[in-house]
Amino acid sequence: MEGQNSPTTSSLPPNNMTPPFLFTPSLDPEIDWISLLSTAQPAGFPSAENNIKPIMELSGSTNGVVLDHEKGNNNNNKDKRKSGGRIKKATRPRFAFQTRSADDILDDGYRWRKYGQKAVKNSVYPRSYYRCTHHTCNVKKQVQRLSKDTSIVVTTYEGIHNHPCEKLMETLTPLLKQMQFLSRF
DNA sequence: CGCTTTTGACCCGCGC
DNA sequence: GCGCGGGTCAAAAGCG
Repeated sequence: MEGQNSPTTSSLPPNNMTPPFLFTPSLDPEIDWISLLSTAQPAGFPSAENNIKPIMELSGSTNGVVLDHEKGNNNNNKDKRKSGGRIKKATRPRFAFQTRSADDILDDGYRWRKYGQKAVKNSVYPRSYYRCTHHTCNVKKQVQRLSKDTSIVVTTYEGIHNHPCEKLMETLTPLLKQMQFLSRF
């Protein structure tokens, strides 16, 4: 699937992505664009909608700590596979939340490439592993459907996007321009 | 034709 | 040390 399958279910509203720290239980038609467009923000944002709710903050870290020792960095290992450069105790920000959707993948505006799928214990559904396709961005996420409640999908984001969301920018640019224009009066 | 998904193998941490 | 469970790699297949 290239990118994102838009949720075909009519019950699913468009994801208005709000960083977890801005999460408000009530609906907020006013989106914090500044936070949204900032390049340093958590990878995943729970929507303020009912059917997307954060379940836990798995771990946090002082941002700015770039931890990319997994790709081409330590190739000097005698390891034959790159997985030797596994992240040890890297404290990357992780955030998990549940979505009630028929689709496993929700369109969060970023492009993801699937790189693995594993059957997990205590669940009849496999867990899928995705990675952000942006070159300099190694944000990952895993998606798993609950075997208990098959209508719920647990999405775990790991890392911070170091680039703006193209899709978002595409959508927002004309809006922002118009806002700028209007604010002059 | 380039990018994504699939899928089995590989790797590693952890508990016993 | 061994086995299990989970995370990742990478070749091949799939798709627009």
